[in-house]
Amino acid sequence: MPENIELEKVYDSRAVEPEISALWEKSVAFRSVPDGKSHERTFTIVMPPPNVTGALHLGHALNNTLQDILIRYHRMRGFNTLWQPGTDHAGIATQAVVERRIREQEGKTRYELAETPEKSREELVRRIWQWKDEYEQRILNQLKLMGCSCDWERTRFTLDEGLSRAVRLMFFNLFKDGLIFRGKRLVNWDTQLQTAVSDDEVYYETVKGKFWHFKYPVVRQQGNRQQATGNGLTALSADDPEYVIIATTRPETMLGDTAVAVHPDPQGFLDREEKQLEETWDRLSNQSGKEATEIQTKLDAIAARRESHLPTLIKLRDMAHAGCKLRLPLVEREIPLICDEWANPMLGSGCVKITPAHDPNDYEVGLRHKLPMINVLTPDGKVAPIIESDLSDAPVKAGTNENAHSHVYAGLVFGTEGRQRVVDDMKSNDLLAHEEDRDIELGHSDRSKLPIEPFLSDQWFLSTSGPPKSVSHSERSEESLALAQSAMNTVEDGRIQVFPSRYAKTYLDWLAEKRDWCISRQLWWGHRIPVWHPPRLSAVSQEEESRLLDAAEILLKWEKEGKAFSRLWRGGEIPFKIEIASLARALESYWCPSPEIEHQFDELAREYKFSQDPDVLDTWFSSALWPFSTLGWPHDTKHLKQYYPGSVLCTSRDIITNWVARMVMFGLYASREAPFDRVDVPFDHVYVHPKILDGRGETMSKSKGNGVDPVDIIHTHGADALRYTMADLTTETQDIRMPVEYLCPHCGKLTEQSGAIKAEEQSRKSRGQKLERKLQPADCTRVKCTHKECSKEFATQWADAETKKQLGIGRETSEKFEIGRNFCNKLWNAARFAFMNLQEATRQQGNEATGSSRVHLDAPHQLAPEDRWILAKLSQTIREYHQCIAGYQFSASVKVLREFFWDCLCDWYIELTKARFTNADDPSGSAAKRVLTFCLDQSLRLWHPTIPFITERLWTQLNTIVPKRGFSGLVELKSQSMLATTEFPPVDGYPAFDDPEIIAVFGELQDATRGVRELRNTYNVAPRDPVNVTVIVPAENLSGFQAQSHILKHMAGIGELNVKSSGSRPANAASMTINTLRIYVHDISNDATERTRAKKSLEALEKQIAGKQSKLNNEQFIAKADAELVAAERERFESMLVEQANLRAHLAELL
RNA sequence: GGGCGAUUAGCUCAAUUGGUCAGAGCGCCUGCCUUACACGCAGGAGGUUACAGGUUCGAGUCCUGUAUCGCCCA
Repeated sequence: MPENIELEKVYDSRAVEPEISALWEKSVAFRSVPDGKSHERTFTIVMPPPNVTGALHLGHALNNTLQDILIRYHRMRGFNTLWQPGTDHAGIATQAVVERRIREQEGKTRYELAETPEKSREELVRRIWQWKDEYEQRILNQLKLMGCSCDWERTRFTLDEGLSRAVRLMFFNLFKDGLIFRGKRLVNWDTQLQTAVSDDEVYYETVKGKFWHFKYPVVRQQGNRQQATGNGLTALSADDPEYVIIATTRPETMLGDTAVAVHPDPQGFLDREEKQLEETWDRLSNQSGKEATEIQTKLDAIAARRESHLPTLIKLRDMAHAGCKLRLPLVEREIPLICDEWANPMLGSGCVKITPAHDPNDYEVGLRHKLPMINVLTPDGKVAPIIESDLSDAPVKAGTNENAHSHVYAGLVFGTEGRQRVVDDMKSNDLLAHEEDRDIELGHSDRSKLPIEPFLSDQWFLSTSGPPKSVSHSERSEESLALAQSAMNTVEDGRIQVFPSRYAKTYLDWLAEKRDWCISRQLWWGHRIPVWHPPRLSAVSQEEESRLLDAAEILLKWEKEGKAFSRLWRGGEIPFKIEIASLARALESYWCPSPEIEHQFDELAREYKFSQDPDVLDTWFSSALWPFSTLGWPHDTKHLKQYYPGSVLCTSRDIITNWVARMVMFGLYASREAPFDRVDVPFDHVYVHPKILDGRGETMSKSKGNGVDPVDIIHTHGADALRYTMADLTTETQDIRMPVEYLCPHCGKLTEQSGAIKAEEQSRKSRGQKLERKLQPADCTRVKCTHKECSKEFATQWADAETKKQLGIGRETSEKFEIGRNFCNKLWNAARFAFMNLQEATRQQGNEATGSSRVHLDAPHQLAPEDRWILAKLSQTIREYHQCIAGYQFSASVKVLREFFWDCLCDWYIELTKARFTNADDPSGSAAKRVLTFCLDQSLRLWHPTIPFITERLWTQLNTIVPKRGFSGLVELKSQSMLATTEFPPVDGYPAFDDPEIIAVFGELQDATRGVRELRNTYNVAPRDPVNVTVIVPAENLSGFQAQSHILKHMAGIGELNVKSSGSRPANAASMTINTLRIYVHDISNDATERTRAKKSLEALEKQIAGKQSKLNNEQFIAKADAELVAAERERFESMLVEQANLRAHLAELL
């Protein structure tokens, strides 16, 4: 950079950022180099890997800005640092977007991509890799544009070979230890994607539906009755009801009904409900309010029920006890009437149909009563031919044990055709009692937007509470296998600290449930579950069977050597591991090979036609390994040694459970073995930052499509402005609401995004389109500029390439980033001012002279008061900043630095030094330059972690103009050519500069200055016109004030300044009393105005005095409050009295 | 239903363990293109800290209840 070129007048981020990025890249300053430094001097952050579903939004910008601040701060403090970057494959989310695109563009499902299912799978995966390559690139580029100082050479992806190997090994170890088992669970099934989706991928929406009331005939067979009496139960009588009526919103599921339930104590239930309502009534203060009406309505309903339903329900309850059976219509299956508390006597008929395989509540009932679970849904959302299975039987599969009656329905679309057909048939059989309209809360898949079907299927689970007793497991201790408990301990005993601390509760509460973790996903994109099973013996020829026995022998040998482990095929609900007693049993099992014999096993599997489990692992499985798999685990690498455990994990609160807890469980589990040398947590701190919300208060997310691209902000405001604003908004308790606007590419004006969405909703309605859900930004692909004179359309980021080209892109932005941009400009210009003056000095005195420390300083007292003041402020600021960062208080950290730089350095110090610079005779000018240079140097260092680009750029310039800085003899500064690796200001600040006295004195001068300014403004004195001022100071302060009065004179635009210990009001002077000072600004006011003003001030002051006096007269206060506080209050009171006397004297002059 | 949090200036948010007159940014009003910066400077207006009780010498802060909103879990 040419050294004498003046900086541009306005900071241009677009010119500076690429240049600085190149500088960093060239220097490889962010590369991690293990040097054996202790854990205390090593600082590691593993980036929560953004997923490759889409580009980053502002939530990621926040997350990564904060991480970068921390990593840069520690790097400058001399820590050995590693910021480990990478991306995550995000199984379901990524597969869903790619599948959706294929469907939209080619009209194909994932099964139709090639001739065979296996080839289709390969093809889909190939296409997702393409998607991944594109987005990974884009994401990494976004991070780089934001200035993230990651070790880019170590970038990882969760499906990388090394990380996949880590997954295989982890799975094997857990399998070996008996923690992984197979079980049956009711899952949320997405019939389009044909996979289970997690609870948090389901959203609920109210839809219009119906309540159908069906009649199920009671079976009246003689045999049945006798059997019942034979068991000692009451015989059924002739007046028993002929039908039991049940109500359902989902008639098609009745094909899978295996019972009807009635409450075991309907009378007791109603009594309890009534009592509770009456108690609430009694507690109610206003017994005529809205709430009271509601209670009354409920009480009435209970009374009505007693009459209309109770007798029948009691009778049905007795019938249930007697073993009564019902005939399930259409399928003609006998099902029991059972007693269960799930049946609510207040709802419907009081009886409820039980479909264990299709409803979570019914499932629980099914488990309690050991009911058969009949699956009537095919994975692709059709009615299945019915088979009956129960929990003791392994995979639920359609196709065997078919019921002839179900054939009519098989193949119909479940919720629509199937439903219609069932209702029609019930009607024609005269079994439909009646139907009513009803609003239903229906779960929808966030991925496909279709209704979720509860679906009973086989899944792999990880036990977090340790292996069950029935399992013989490895030599590991019980404690080490209780994953959840060990993870809880780390937070409870402080090995992991959570910031803010309240989030520790979220973590602990979730882990305390010790739920089994379902780790299988019916997807094609991800780590395929490393489990195989041999062909079923029943399905192979005799010849093949004898061949398979050879395979079995090899398997058993491997097991003996600890290279492969098995679980029995029909594992069922309870996990267990058996001693292999025979070759046949080896062939009836699932096998998990150690990665060590991966290739041999593959060969064996191929040769003997073993099938690999088709499912993939939950993405969080590989994410949970991220803190050490990225460091090379299971290999014993230098990186793993030095950088594990990480220092802090920065994340937002919604994944404390999904991710943080699992990382801790896996970290502890894995570190019990080599290559680790001790059991360790994956990170010392967990810092939970706020979430970025859109204009409607909803979390920004990739799948919602309400994300704002940080690159848009970088484009309009600059990366530093983005970062500054992010840090500034990061407080401890509040989420960040970020309404955005589109920047019109035609006229450059802004159009509100929420307005654009409303307009689009209106337009769709007027076109007669029905809105199922409220629109998201992603639904607006083209937007019309709201400024009348423009009114042109432009494309949003969601539009296709053609539209974008045609209309131009409206980037998203928010005025909030102006905070950051404005600051950057201020910093830039303050530096520009400094450089101009320092450069002038260089020119006059020659490079050599300025290049060294000319001012030798033994003590700060040799400096002017303002010099001492700004240095004292600087020292204080440095300490405060360190404290903020240590407590993850980012907003406060920005505030502290901003106050120093803008309010102290710019508004006061630089303004003051102008006088010293312009006066060539002033010998203090060179000291001022040195102080200013020092402050600028320190400010750039302090600001660098937050706004790295601009500070790095200015640093280069500073180095050119004043290569050597500091005060020889007092404070020596070490600096590097690159700011990013330059020493950070010390944790304790600069004690040599600390000076509480000067801070107090300067504060008084500031008050006086503000007083004069206020008077000038009140009386409309033009800023350029000098005023003459008299200041009356107490005699004891006179000389001190006089020595510093140049500050007041210069800062308040004073022509003539008289400082006296006594004197009366000059003619027509406006006046003001500040503490012990009285200020007169000559010739701008008159007596009447002054009288009014003075009276008003006196009144206000006396009010305060009265308050203070009563406080000090209060004996309790004197006795109980801190002595220091009382003294301070007294002092304050005294000074108020002085001020009062002052003001009174002044008023007397005016009378 | 359980848990966590929020409610402070027109808006977005601060206020360290209870302790001066509750602060900042944006916006607003007045005046300034003062040779670093109008992305700026000087000054100003604006708050019964959601509501009702309580503890305390003293409450935005602690406790109880009410209202509204948000998030997490079931």
